[in-house]
Amino acid sequence: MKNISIKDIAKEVGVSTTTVSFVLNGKAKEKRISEDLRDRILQTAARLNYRPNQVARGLRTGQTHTLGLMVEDISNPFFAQLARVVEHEADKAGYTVMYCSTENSDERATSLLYMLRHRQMDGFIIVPTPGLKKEIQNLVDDRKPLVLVDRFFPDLLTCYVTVDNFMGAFEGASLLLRKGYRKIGLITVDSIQVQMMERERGYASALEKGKKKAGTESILRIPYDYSPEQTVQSIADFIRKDPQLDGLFFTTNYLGVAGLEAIRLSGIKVASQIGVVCFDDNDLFRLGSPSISVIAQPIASIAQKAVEILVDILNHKDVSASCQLVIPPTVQERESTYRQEIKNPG
Amino acid sequence: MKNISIKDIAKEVGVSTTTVSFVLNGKAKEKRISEDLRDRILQTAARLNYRPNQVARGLRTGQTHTLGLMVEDISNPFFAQLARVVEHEADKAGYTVMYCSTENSDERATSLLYMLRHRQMDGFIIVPTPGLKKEIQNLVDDRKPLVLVDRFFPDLLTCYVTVDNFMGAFEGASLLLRKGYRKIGLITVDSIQVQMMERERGYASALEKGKKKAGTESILRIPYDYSPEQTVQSIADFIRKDPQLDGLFFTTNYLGVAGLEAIRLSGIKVASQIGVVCFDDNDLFRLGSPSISVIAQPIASIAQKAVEILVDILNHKDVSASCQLVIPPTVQERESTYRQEIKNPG
DNA sequence: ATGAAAGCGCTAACAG
DNA sequence: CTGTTAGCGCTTTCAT
Repeated sequence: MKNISIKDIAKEVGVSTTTVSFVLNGKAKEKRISEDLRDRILQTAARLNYRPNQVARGLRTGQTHTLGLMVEDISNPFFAQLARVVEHEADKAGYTVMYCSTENSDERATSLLYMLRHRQMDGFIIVPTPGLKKEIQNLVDDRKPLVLVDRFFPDLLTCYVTVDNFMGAFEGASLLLRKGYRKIGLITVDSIQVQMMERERGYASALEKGKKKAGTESILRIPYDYSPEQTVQSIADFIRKDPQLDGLFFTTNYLGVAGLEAIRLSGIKVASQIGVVCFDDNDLFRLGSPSISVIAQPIASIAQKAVEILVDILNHKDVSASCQLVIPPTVQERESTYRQEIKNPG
Repeated sequence: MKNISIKDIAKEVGVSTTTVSFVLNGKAKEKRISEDLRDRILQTAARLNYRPNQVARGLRTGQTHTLGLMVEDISNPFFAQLARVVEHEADKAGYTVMYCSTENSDERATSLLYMLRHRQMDGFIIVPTPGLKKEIQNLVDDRKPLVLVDRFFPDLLTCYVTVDNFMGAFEGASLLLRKGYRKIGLITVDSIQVQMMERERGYASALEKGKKKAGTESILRIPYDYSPEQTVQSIADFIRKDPQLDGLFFTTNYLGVAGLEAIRLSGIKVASQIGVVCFDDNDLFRLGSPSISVIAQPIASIAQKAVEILVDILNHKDVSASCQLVIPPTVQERESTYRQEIKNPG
């Protein structure tokens, strides 16, 4: 089956490609093409099973109806779910998604961004790597429709959608304190990215507020490029070195998973000996035993909003409009913060 | 910054676009273009930060250097990990990936497949839905490079990469029997797809073999479109209705997760009261308490092989070559099949 | 009411 | 050695 082109239809019906194009693009009325002819063209197109070559159309119109989605790692459940909803919402708006994973490398992100640009994406949804500011700036300067997600650059005027990281971390650390845990450790990524800084600030602020009873800050920063084994090991060391520690707040999904593994290795009991709260939810936290209290991000809302904003920009060509959306997370209190011995929260 | 085209470079250097194109495509030697001119063109291209418009190139050459990846659901960890490796391997071979989720709907899969075709994907990696045979046949007839993954159509000659589903299920059910569980229930998807049929066959074969001590088959088939709540509920009912049941084999990832939730609701203890084995691994099974014995698929190998085969076809234009790869899974024995009082109640 | 023709950016015969 | 030219499939202005 060779590919049917607009020319084949024109030949078959005995008209010019122009007329076929008009009819196929729903401009029959506008161009006052006779109903009879219109129907014949439509029928022939259907019979030959014609489908427009989107590459050719894209070259001609400059619009590919494709959105570029850059996430940190598509195999991370958080980003996978985000991608799923982005795909679904984009589809509803008539767009296809081309996604890629930065693996949190600036070089990789930069080259992927170039790739996406050369493939003429109509718009971008990006989870930026720490050093991607300049490239994002370029995108903005070139008036490319763009929404950042999960994180952003405070001194760069762009649209973004993110969860309230400060509040989430504040609530998470506060939950531990309220449940009677005294010395709360923070396990975070060694990164100056805004979402991580905010989470650290939220944690610190909660400790500050509960000062009278709480111990001092205790923070472990784990390089992003640590292997899972290294991560588990360094968390285990962190726990072992400080017997005072009776609470842990993990700033992210995969650190929490590694943390549970480390705790298990250490032979310590979650909840009774050490309280645990994690940013981001997943099956393990929800169904594990004991279940883990989390600060859950409204992933679907984040994705929906990001697509909605992007499509709005695309439709209104209102590229200059910038909007920032910060969505509150929800606290899911579960077994990992249930300290049976201590009943009085005071 | 307007987009730099080959024409701009030609004008700047004072040559024709042809010469520029030749140089940029590394054909300077072949076309015996002077080194001096070549360098001037290269330098100008670099200075202007020229990048070829891939859409135009795609239209002209008929090659987009893009691979279409259709999975069931990108938010399912199995497919997310698969996608990640596919992306990585494709990148190494100079291809970009456009992925989409079928949500196991034939209509959706069909329309996505059309979309991908019209976007002129160079090749396809597809996890087909049950009724997609005809469309896959079309692809084959049209000599489109194609590799099926995770499942295939027994009576259709295509390349595919899949795990040994029969063997995996056989090993899984056998593990339960070997550990002393007597009446093993099978929780599977209500589907006639080959991978599910094979898993059911493997289960049945294991029971058959251990007949003397094993009870009869007991199978629950859950429709794919059940909500998570419905799934959990029907598994809980299944367990409650048969007090003899002391072992469960789940044929897939998400059924296992739902099953653990159902078991938890039923107040039954995994391992001591009911043995559990699941096809596919994940964080919950690995780190949950008790941990769950699984039949783990070598996801990375599957993805690597699929890309490798596809790229081979693409390079050798050897579209007719068909190859079928069946990779053995590995058995991960964990606490959920250890019949004894559990040590870690959490 | 319909068609001719130009052109999106690129490649590659063919000419010189 | 380098340029002219045609054309990939489509849209759209302008002409009739």
